Amino acid sequence: MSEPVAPLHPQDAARQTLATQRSRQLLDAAARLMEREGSEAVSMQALAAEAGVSVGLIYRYFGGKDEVLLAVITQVLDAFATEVPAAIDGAGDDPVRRLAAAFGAYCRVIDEHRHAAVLTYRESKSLDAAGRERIKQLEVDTSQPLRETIRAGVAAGLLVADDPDLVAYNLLLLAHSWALKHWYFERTMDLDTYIRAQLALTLRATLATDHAAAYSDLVEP
Amino acid sequence: MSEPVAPLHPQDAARQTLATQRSRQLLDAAARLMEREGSEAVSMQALAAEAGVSVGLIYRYFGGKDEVLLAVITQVLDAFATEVPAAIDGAGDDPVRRLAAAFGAYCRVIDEHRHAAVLTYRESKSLDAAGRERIKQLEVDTSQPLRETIRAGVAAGLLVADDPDLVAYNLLLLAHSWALKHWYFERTMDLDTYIRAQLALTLRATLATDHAAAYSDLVEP
Amino acid sequence: MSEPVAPLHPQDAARQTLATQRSRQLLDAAARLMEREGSEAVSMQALAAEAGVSVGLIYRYFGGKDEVLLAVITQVLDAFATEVPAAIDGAGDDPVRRLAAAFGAYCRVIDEHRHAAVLTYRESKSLDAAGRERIKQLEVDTSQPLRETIRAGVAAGLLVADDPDLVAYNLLLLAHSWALKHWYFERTMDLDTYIRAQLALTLRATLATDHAAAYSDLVEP
Amino acid sequence: MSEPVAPLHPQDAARQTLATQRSRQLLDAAARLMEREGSEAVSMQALAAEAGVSVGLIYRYFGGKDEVLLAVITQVLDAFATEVPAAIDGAGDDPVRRLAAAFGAYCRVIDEHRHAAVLTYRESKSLDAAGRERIKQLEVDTSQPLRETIRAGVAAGLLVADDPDLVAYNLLLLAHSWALKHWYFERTMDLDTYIRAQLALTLRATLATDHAAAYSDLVEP
DNA sequence: GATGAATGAGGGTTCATTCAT
DNA sequence: AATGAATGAACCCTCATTCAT
Repeated sequence: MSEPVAPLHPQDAARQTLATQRSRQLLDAAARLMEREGSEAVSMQALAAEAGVSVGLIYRYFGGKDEVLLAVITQVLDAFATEVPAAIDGAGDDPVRRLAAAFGAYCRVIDEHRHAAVLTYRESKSLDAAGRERIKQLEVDTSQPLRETIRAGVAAGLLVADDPDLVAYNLLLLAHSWALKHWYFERTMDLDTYIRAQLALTLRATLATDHAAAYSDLVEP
Repeated sequence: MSEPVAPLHPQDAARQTLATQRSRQLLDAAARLMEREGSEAVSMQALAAEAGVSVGLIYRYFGGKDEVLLAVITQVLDAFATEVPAAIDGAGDDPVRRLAAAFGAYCRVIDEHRHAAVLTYRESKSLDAAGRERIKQLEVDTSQPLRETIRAGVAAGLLVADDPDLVAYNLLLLAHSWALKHWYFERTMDLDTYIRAQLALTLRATLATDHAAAYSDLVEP
Repeated sequence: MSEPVAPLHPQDAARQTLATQRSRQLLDAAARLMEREGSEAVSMQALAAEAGVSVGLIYRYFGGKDEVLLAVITQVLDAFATEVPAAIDGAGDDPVRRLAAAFGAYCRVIDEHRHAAVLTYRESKSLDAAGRERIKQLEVDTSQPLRETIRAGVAAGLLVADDPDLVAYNLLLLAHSWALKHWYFERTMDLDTYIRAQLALTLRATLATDHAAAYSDLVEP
Repeated sequence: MSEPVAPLHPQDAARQTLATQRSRQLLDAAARLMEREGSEAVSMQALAAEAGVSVGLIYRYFGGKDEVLLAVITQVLDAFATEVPAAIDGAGDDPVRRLAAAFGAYCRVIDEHRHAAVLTYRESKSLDAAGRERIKQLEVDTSQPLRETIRAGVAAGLLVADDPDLVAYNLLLLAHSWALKHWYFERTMDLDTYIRAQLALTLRATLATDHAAAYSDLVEP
């Protein structure tokens, strides 16, 4: 998460760079592989082949398969941590507009990492208890911006929600669902339609009656 | 569907009984195993050990691992097919009340088969394309009662929904989420709270303004 | 081989009869099974199903799978022991005609037990050393009539053969080959053609020049 | 067939060499195993143990058990394709001498791969339909040189045969029989005796009367 | 005598991981 | 740093054999 401190030796810097490059190379390969063959096709040998490196090399940069998987998942969660706040900040001051931007960003990140996103729901064999806990924690962290935006909306009297955290978590679930149930939704919608429709439903459930009119562009079909 | 007529040979009846018992025994064992070790620990050997039978025996009652998995999943979907219509029928004529009953039934079935429900999201490896398609189809079928109830509500002017099917599918997703994200929700709610809260949100999003008051017991906390 | 002596008790006779019936029933089933599914498809359960009895029952009449296989093979060899001498005896006094009859009978027996005949060449897993030795011995015994007929022909000056036993064994091999290489021969011949052609070749190699003319009906195409 | 050109990368050459070595090592092990335990003892684990490698390694060099079996069999058939034409070419212009050389070469190849040769008669279970067909085709191809030599003899008026192809196929069968019935023949002959005796019989059946004298060295004992 | 449910060793195969080079 | 050949535990599945009924 935090930037590494300035390295003591230039060698270390070089090594660090290489490690970062390699990680990215492998993670990209994993993404491509999952995209092409499905998320269950990621064997270490297949990953090595896809990345154009040897199997042994993967073990120089990752402790094992679970670490690779953890990294793939973390990558998505990191994308959330980056993109969602950015989207919120770029959306002005209105909490409702910020919420809309946040949900859209969420869904877009999911869409870009659709297969990786599914991984969280099937880490299975790999990933020990510690890894699982870490992912869960990260995932909850991930919903923090949504949560705060909704609370801000409630505080401003724009939104009404008995349990703002539930609303936030639901939005996160709906974003995930775009990946999990893509086979279903793709029959009738594209991503933008999905985002609009789901956001509209959530806003209908939460917009304060007095202010609803101001957001009819978000709620009307 | 119809009750079998009295069997000509008592032997056949006994065999049928045994087969049913064994199926249940194995499916129960699978459930326990998934409960205890996670849903990925269902290897045929582990299942045999858990059920207290030999590996070979499983193959007398199931064609292979896919069939076991399919049966576990089908069990849940069958429970839906039984319980949800029953709940709806027992809920009177009001579409909104029927919807509430349906969603509650959904969630309760999920809760009773929490680990099996998760399976749908991770079968991939063992199930072939045909099996996967069948499950997807069954899952969609499963949401039919919800869909119809919502449409009835819309037709009656009680509900407003641009895309009733999306609302229905969302409810199904939220029911599934009780299993998928149980680690999260259990921190703050029990099943009944979950059902009430989610239902309230959905109703807030869909109840026609004119009739909302009639269902304040469902929408208020 | 030898007829059982008169049983002391009528029960024994009945038991004996039943045992014989069951054996035949099972062996017939094995033959049908091999005919229909190939000779490698004979599992004990498949055999039981085909015979319409339980698996356990097979073990009452046979010590195990190897005994069943042994019996199937022995059945063929017994057919040789019955049919070939009969054919020879029915063919008059001329050793050459007797030889022709013998070879024809051989081939016909093989043809009737084509799949069982192949078994001898693939007894594999089952059949211990003792069983294998017994089969080999029976097979050699089986060629005795051929051997004797050829020797008689040589003694009578009708046939010329440096190694009569080799000629006899070759004929046996050619008879077997009708089963072993049926996929090849069936492209171009039926059984009678095969018998005529192979016999003609062998006679051309062995008929004494002086007497060849007398058997032109066997040698000419 | 042709020598590979100098590889661009020494690594590739080394890898190729290793692959070849491993293949040979495994195929040799298979041969030894079949020699010692019978051709049915070739399980993948037994093969690995015999070759002194791990099970997994076999799968680096062969796609599965069928491929191993196919390779063992193909090895024999390849030996035919190499040795028989060579023997024919080295035997001068006389079709009968060429035939003698061909049959001798056949039998010698069989003798060197006795246990592998038997495999063709028992593969069934492991080989799929495609593999079986391929082997049959290869086997028929294998008899082509014999067939052509005999036809040349017939064309030259040296041999008389109503069905040259049958004569050729019979010779192939007799060569195989040296392996199939080795337990029988070894009691009374060695390989050379076998070759001479079988060849003499076939020639007696096919040599044109006018030219028989010229080949008395092949026909007389 | 007869049944068939139950067993479990053994077979083919995969793949995360290691280590000599 | 990098390779990839090699390993072997674990998986799914089959089938000869047993034994309680």
